[in-house]
Amino acid sequence: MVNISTEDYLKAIYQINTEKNEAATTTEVACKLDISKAATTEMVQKLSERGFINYEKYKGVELTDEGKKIALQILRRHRLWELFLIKVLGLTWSEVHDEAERLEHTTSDLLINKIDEYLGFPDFDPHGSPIPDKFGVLPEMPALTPLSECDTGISYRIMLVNDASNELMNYFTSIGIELKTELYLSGRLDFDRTLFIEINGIRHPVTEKMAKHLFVEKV
Amino acid sequence: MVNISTEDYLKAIYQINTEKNEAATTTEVACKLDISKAATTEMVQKLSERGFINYEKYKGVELTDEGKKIALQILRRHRLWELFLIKVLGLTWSEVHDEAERLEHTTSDLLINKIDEYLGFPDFDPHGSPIPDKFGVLPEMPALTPLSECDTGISYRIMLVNDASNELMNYFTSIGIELKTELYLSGRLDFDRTLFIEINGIRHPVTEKMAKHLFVEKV
DNA sequence: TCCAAAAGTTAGGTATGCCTAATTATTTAT
DNA sequence: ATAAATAATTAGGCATACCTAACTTTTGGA
Repeated sequence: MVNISTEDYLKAIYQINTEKNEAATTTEVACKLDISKAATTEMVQKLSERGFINYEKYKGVELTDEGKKIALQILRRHRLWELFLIKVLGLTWSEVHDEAERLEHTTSDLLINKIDEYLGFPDFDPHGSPIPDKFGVLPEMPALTPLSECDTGISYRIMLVNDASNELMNYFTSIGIELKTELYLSGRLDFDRTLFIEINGIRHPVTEKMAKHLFVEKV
Repeated sequence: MVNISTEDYLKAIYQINTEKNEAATTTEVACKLDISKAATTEMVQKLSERGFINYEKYKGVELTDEGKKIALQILRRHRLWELFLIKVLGLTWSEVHDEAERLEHTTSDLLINKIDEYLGFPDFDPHGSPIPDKFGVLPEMPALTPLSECDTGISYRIMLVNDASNELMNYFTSIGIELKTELYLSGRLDFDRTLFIEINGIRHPVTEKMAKHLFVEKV
């Protein structure tokens, strides 16, 4: 059994908070971290005592300012590492996630600031996610729509790919999906909302679940 | 309390084995890792069961081939990171040790091999220590003498600086000691074996304990 | 050679972070 | 409004990796 760090809890809670725009439930946190709900309850109580989150029995959790600060620090480290590994060391889109997942916990402020500087203080990581600056401030981002909610018969540009599994990233790469890729959304099945997209004139099916990971803007 | 990893135990044992050229005692390991002798005994028993070390009650420990392989992998990661941080990201001699101490545990083979390649498969780290290659093989090294055992009235070149504390590294840097620095060993006190070295014509005292960390060859 | 000091091990205990099973609270559907 | 389903918490337990204190073995000097 590998112990999950405080940082991982705060990161998970931050992500859930951000996606839902409300308190994260015990179940959601447990599910994201792949541990039992009981373990989550226990840790959530401790994190609350330590002042990182606001927790009320049965009401879910939200980050305090202090918790948010730490979560943003971790996102900063994660995203800068991903960009660095791709741009400088030549790793691939599907390789960087797991690597960054480990490095983010063992990188000092000194080092991450050097990496930031080396990269020229970038605003976005290789998946299009915004990189918090050294003060924890996120760059401005345009409002994006998940491809799953888009209208057919229109062209879009991919602006953010939600970092899910290695396998999914590889699949996206294999059909030509990268950041800034333009695609034409040609149709959608009523049956199960499978989408059809065209990239460089080639048609690919995309399941609804996949499409929820692709965030686009109109071309 | 921060848990010490298997990797840290093997690394410590490797270093003691290498320095002494015989089995590491419980006390030495405990001291190096800053834990109790009891905890060391317990862990040493487990590592022995897992086949990483040969351990006999009251007789100290030595690495098995498997244990040695892991220790060399960690040294490889540590030393490549140190070089990378200095050469690519501009960290200083005194900053890299602690950083590498953490990164060495969270770096995949894939990543460390990319770093190795980026650096052009170097043989030595910034302290002059040999870097094991991807198969765990150490490069050839000339036999070096600790400055503490050298004769006075002769010039030497620093070929290896034993990575001790941050503070010591800073002090060395401040008096002009770097890798490949040439110095003239002008004298030694009978009183406490304090040495006097000259670098760029300036004379500095060096305690015997410090001098044990400096390994040199005749110019 | 033998005894005291040093080194090493064993015993017993603690904190952490996970687990499953049982219980309690909340939500949902009729 | 209430029962059933779902969600969350509590209770009790376990493994890990540390600790201190007590005991045993080894070593080194008179």
